[in-house]
Amino acid sequence: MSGVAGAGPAPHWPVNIGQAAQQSGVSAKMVRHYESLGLLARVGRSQSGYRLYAQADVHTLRFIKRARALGFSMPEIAELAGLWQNRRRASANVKRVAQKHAAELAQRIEAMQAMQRTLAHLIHCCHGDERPDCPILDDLAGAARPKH
Amino acid sequence: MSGVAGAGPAPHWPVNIGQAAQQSGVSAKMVRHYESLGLLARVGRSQSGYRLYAQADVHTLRFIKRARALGFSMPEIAELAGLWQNRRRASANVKRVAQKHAAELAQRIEAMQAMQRTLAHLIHCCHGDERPDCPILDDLAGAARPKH
DNA sequence: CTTGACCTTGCCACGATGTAAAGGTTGACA
DNA sequence: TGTCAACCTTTACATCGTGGCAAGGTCAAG
Repeated sequence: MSGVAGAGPAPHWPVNIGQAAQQSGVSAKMVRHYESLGLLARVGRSQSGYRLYAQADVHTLRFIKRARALGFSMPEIAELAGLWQNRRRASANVKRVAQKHAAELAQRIEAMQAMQRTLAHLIHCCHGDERPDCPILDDLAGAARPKH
Repeated sequence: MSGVAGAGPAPHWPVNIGQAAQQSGVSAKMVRHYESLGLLARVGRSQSGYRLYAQADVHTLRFIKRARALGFSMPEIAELAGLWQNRRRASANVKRVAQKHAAELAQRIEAMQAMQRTLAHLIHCCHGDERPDCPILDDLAGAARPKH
């Protein structure tokens, strides 16, 4: 593999949405969606109305895809993409966005870990045989017994 | 507090949806939603069409709320509620549902932690000043430089 | 009778993505 | 030239759990 998703026989630019999707690893559907959100600048059109993508557009798509993989929301990505294309940006702004996202991520992770701790405890306490007695159900039902 | 959400002056049963919502901590909207999903058995109705809730229904609502707080999906909760009300259940079935959920939870946590590790690294590398150079944007743009 | 709090049903919204429908375009091949 | 498959277009709907709003019925207190 030469590194990027589906980077087959390099086509000639500009390309249709299918090629742009394949080159960037983003589905055609989402390419249109990102455009409608203003995340991707208005692309050109062929005489028949087909969208035409330059290499820079595909780079932007890859940028978006990578940012999504890191869990950034669409508004955050819009901001990051704006900073990306602004040569006078201050890296502090980028860092701030990333830190805020990381903090939110940490919070969600913590919440899920709390769930999992409780679950693990309950699972551990349940013998899991053919009898009906089940501390898991007891907990859900609000028995709220102290941890044995 | 006497232990349960909003357990004010104990009303006389059966109660309207507003009381049921208050007693269980579930919003009236969601109470109706759970009913439409078949999660909550068909409740009685007054002459004028108001839903009437017995204490057992409020218990079920609390059960659902607690299960949601542990991250179970609605279908999973439906299954758990079914087992809860089945006196001949085998606790093994309950345990199986809980274990499956815990495994999915673990997977999601891991994915988010992977995101956060990458983010933390990038944030650490970004000096965050007024200059435009930014390893965070470089990474998103696909520069994919080896970790310093 | 009026007023205000409550209840009813039904629809729209979020976020990010997928699927499907119904139709136009393009290019290859017979 | 006709035809066909592969591509493109837009539009609409589904997910999941929750909130909100609107238009209308009901109830209890004044």
